[in-house]
Amino acid sequence: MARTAEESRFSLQKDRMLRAAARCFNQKGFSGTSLKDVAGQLGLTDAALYYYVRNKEELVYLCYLKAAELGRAALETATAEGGTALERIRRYLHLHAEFMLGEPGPVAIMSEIPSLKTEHREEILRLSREHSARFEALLREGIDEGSIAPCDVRMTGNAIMGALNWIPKWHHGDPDVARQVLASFPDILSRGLVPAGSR
Amino acid sequence: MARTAEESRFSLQKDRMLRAAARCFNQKGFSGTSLKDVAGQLGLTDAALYYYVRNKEELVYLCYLKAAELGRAALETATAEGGTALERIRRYLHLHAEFMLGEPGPVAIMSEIPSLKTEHREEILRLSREHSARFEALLREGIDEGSIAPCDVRMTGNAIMGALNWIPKWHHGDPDVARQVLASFPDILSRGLVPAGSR
DNA sequence: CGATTATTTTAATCCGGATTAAAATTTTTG
DNA sequence: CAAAAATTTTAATCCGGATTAAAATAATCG
Repeated sequence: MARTAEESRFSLQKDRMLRAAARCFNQKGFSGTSLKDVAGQLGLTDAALYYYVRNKEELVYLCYLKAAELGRAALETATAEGGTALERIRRYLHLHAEFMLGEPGPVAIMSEIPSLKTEHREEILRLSREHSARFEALLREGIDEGSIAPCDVRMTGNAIMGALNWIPKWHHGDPDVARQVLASFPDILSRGLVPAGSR
Repeated sequence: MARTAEESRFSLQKDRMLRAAARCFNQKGFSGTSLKDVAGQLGLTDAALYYYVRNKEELVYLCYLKAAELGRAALETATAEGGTALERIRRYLHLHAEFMLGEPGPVAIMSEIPSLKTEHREEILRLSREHSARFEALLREGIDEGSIAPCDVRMTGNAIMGALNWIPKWHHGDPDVARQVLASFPDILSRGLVPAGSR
């Protein structure tokens, strides 16, 4: 039996749905997008969405979950290859910027976290904290090995994350701009980390 | 007649209202806050808000307008005193962070811009662009005078703004953290700007 | 104080979008 | 192909929160 095929048909549609939702939430804001808007992009009726998702809240939640996962994956990929902590961070900056420039990026702003149901909200916040913690650990590692200048890792992490996460606010899909971002952000965000001596 | 007194009574209430609204939008998200929530904080009925504002859209708009104005004022104050461009930028970083840590800051995220009416949306976006432009001009000035290392001013400005504007996302009112931010952000965000020679 | 203006409340209305249930259609499977 | 499962639609319902109008209360002024 085509178990995998069935599975994937459902999952693929669901994924299309999430991407459509992310696009809408970004363009029109959360309160500004109706389920009809999202369904429209898929050539479906609003009611059809309920086959994939319990309600609108779950739709946002899944978008946020996916954004969190993509961020996590970027950090993991960047650190997997080795090199100094500074080098790994620079790879991460590039990967994360890349993801923020893409489709689901905008939803990463996660402005509607407060209106998620408690359980979902806590999960998203937990994932977010875990991500920050991993990044800060990487900074600490760099400081220990000397590839990064001593600093307040918490605050430095927050600053860098902010710069990355803010990208969707001013990037509106122009591929030229996207290229500029990828070319400049790793430098901009890591230059301040380099110890005074090793310039 | 006590024209000024009347004026100020109205304005003061209106200002209280905006602060209450900002607090709500931040804590509960835009779609999550009803006019009743905002009115409740003021000991009023929801209908009373309509004496001060045409509708909910105008309420958000005014919050955004105020946030934009505070940002503008921070930059103006910081640049008024003179010094090298780098020094002025560092003063600005401190002032802007200070404002982001305060009451109306959180609304500065401005996630509901898409659902503003065209006229309001365009005004807010214009103010935002003007602010960026002024900051970039300051960067350019620093590069010319040599207090700042050559860089892509557009991207550098975006990165710094992002780091600042993201503050409300992770700052939740703890005054200790606020102190840490003010102590570290100007350094963190300006260290990367300093030319390699003048460390 | 009486009158006028400012502010707020009460009590409806209104409305769009979320949600649901049942029916119709399409796809899969044996 | 027929039956079963999966997917989507149609057609209501439902509901909370925005908005409004008129009335009530409070403040101010001459």
